[in-house]
Amino acid sequence: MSLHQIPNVAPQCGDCPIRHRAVCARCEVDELAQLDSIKYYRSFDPGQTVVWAGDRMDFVASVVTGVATLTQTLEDGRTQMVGLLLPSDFVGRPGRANAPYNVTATTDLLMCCFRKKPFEDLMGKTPHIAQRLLEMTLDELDAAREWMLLLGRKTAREKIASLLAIVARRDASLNLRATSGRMVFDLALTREAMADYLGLTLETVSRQMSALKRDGVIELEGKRHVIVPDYDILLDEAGDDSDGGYLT
Amino acid sequence: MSLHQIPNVAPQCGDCPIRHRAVCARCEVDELAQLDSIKYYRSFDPGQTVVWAGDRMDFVASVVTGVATLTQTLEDGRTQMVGLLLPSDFVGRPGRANAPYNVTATTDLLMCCFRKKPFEDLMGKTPHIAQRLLEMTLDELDAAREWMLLLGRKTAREKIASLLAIVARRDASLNLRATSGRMVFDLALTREAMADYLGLTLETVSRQMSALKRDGVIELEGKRHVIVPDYDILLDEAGDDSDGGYLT
DNA sequence: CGCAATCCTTGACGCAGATCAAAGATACGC
DNA sequence: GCGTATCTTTGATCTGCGTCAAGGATTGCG
Repeated sequence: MSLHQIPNVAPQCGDCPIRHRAVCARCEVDELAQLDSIKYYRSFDPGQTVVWAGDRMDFVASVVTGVATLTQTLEDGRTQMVGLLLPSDFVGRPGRANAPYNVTATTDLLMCCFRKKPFEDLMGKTPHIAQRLLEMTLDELDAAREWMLLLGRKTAREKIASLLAIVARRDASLNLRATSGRMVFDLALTREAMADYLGLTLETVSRQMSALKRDGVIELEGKRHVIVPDYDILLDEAGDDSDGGYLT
Repeated sequence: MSLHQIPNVAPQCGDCPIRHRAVCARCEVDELAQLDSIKYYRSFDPGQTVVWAGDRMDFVASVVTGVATLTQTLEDGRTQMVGLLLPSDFVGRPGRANAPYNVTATTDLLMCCFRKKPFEDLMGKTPHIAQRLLEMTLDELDAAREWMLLLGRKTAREKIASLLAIVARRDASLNLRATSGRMVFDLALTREAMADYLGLTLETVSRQMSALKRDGVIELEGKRHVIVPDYDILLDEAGDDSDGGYLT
């Protein structure tokens, strides 16, 4: 099963430059109009926090452009990223008042927000939006559980390869390019953010990136621009039989 | 926020000896009758598999008695447990045909199953059941993400303490006992199963159990019967500021 | 341009937990 | 009661990754 596919069949959501995976997948035009009336845009700078864990969150949103992260921390500062939000990803929990995690922009970030109350009302009136939400939540649950396998059982090298494969795949998907052969993308994460996602230290991330480069699995231009000569080889390094089609 | 609370306000579901967290929380009597008409019971022996990952799964179910696990594996056999199913827990995915994980009984297990198609139909007609499902899925997502923090950032000792705290808490909740002070429960998991849940080896689990015993955090009678003299001390060992109220 | 702030890389070393190995408990069938 | 199978404990050793430390690259700002 391939998760987190971006549906290409949806009409665009009003004037949004992307298709919201969340709400548009099966929207009819009149519903889009209703969504239009409750939406607004917010932009954030790199490093800026969208919401803090525990804070009231009175909107749900889709990422339009940029990258954001969901993180949790222990009291002593150890932190674990539990989700990565790329364009078209949804964030927010209808029916819940407070944010459970920190949401932070790692690049310039534009979000399309919907006021929560009216959004919930719309959900109540249009069952397939509610159903779409359930589907999305199940996707995220699958993604989280795949990530548990990665965190619990994969080696550092496999973890890095898995992350690169996922980002490469998502990037290709967004730009309607093939997910095979040579792939090129920008990795909008610092080594530290990668480490927090993978349950490693930034030094280990750096070393394994160097190792993958030395072994010809990837090439690097600068720190963040990644070239994957052969996606299948990368998948193989990820130690995963699935095609790595999970995320959030 | 405390997750996976068992609602004590629900009417019982037909003749089930437990209250199904999934479907009963807000059920009205006539809906219970409808549920009654599509339900049936299945029992499993320890070690028996309920469904294999990838197999068609034409029911959803609640655990009535016993314990089951959800596991994922890599090709080379490394396995990671991604969920633990205790009495009242729900398993199954409305709207999805196949099981994403292996579901295996670890004790004698009794499940109350609902045929999926009629269950989905009922969901479609009773919005609050759909909403309940979304809530449950969000709970599971929270649990999975808490577990990501554990897998990525906690030490072996903290992992063990976290697991014990969770099981103790759930056990107390099921038996309507307090979650504080002295607590006693049976741990229906082998050392290996614990290891698979925590991303450790069974030897490390055994050693850390011995260490917690030596340090007076727990007492053991036999291998599986656990006595926690002081729950707060255990929580402290778990390195967690929350009260550990997550699971699945 | 020079300086400071970030971010990244690399090396040396140590340790938590994995691996390998052996033996002790416990339960069950005959 | 004895033999066998399963589960658990404990010890010895190894190793992948963390920790500590130093220095390089890049960017932005005076």
